[in-house]
Amino acid sequence: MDLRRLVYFVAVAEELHFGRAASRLAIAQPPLSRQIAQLESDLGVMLIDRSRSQIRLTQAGSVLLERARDVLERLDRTHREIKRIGEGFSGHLRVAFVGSATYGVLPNVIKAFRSAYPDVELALSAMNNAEQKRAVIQREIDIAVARPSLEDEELKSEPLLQEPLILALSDTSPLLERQVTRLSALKAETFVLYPRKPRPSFADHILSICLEEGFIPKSQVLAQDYQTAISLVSVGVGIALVPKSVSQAERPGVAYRAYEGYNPGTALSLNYRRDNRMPHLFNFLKIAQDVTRRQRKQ
Amino acid sequence: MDLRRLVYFVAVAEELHFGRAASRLAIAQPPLSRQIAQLESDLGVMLIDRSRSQIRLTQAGSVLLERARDVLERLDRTHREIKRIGEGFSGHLRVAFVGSATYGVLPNVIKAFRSAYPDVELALSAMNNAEQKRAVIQREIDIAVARPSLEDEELKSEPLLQEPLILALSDTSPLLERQVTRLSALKAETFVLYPRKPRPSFADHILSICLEEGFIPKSQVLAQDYQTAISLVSVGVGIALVPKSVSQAERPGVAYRAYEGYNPGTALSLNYRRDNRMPHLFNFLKIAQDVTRRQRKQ
DNA sequence: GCACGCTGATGACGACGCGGTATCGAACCC
DNA sequence: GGGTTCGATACCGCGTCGTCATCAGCGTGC
Repeated sequence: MDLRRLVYFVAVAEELHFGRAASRLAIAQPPLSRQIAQLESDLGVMLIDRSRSQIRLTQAGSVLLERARDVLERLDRTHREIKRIGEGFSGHLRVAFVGSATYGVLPNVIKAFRSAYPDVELALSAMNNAEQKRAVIQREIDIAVARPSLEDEELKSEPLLQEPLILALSDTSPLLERQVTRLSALKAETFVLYPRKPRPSFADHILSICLEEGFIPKSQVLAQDYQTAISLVSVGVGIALVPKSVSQAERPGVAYRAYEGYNPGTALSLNYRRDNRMPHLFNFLKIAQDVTRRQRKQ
Repeated sequence: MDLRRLVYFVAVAEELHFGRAASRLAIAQPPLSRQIAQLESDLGVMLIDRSRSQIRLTQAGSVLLERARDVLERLDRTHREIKRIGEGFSGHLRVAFVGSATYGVLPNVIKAFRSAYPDVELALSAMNNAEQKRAVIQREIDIAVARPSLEDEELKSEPLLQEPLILALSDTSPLLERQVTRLSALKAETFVLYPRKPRPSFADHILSICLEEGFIPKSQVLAQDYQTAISLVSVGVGIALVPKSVSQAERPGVAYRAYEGYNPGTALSLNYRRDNRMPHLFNFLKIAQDVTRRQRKQ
């Protein structure tokens, strides 16, 4: 059952006239007659009663008309559906992010993407870098928002945001009285650090900064993430270095201060498989660029 | 979106391997690659991710696979459905019959047709000859079971059953004492007759028999149909000539007797449009022939 | 009542597209 | 790094589609 023949048949069945149907189909009448005859012999069934000058459908023809219309309409809808997916306006996109990305630009990127592509189902999940790397390579996710980035032959990485580090202090700390604090002046303080593994970790990053400033924190406490670190700071356990965006979420008992000294900052990046060509991905990257560019201007 | 390409695509999507899909489709691999590429360019969408040796479906491809399977299955079902209708195993058939046909072979024909073609919806309706003729010509019904037959250029008529006439008497009638009654001996009786129109009517038929026997009933009473006639006979209004099959439905107060004399009988016929080629019709005619042939043997 | 017109079927021909074989190019594997 | 596997490309022959021309049957009208 060729599709062309089905279209032809519907035209004839609707017009009940070969000539008119042919001109509607923008072909001549002979091929139309032949195609219908071919369809009938393929099916082994008469579809059109030609015994009179005014042709009419047989029972089989009537049923086929219904079915054919249904199928053709389904194909048409499918065509549009597929096209929308192919353009990235529909379908789904799986994004994973490190917990600390929830403060800064990421929510704005998500919001912007949602409003630009409301029909794309966004599957968001929090993962640490190691999980992200595994998941993105295994194609379980499409985009990994990592800090600072994922390094792998299979992956590509694009910077999302570069931000300075900032000092988090207890709001009862006497250090608050100074306008500006030199980092090396804090060598005696207790530092809240982060898990060492997997390497290179954010803990390594902090320690390398301290080293650059000429000291190693004597007293160290471990926190799983920034939230926990801030909690520890709020109860007076010690001080912490955090990305500046973390300070956006205010917390009782915690004050933030810029510091003087080496501040390489920290970066958020978008990571994805090199061979991932899905349009949703490129659309997301574009939106992310737009949002960060706009945000940087402000 | 060509149907062949859809089939090809489903094969590739299921095998995830062009070579295997090609051999499953019993074609060579190059044309398959080209058809898939063609489908993709028709839709303007990548359906298959060929970036690795192990190919995989894109989102659009996955959705198309589902939709294509659905459409192909619908077409397959439609094919079978249409074929069954074309062979007369499914669909519907509209039959009209004169009231007096409900006694004789017709119920058996209907039963036989029902059991041979259980999926054909039979639309049965009672009509007099005039209504039948109009309805069958206008294609409102497919078969008219008429008595004796419908005459028209557009119609064909086949005998269904030829049956003798029989005398219906009150069971208190003194006529019952004789073994056989000569029709002409009844010239003084009151005859229950039938509507004169439309001509030629069954009333004319009865009167022509009487005329053949050399008399015209002096006393006549009219009944709309055989049922009414029998009712009138049962209450002693008069006597009636009815088709033999009518006597199958026994009725208190009525007795039946054969008579001596001219008995041309009466015929039931199957009538249909000459140009009606629907298989259901021919199947019905065949069943009717079988049933009457079998019944006649008994 | 016969001729004309309308409508669908049939015949002949050119063009496009499909499938076949041969071959290429890239990725993967040892 | 050479061999193997797999999809893409090049080129060719044939089938099928669409076109024009024409036929055949039915209905209609003067």
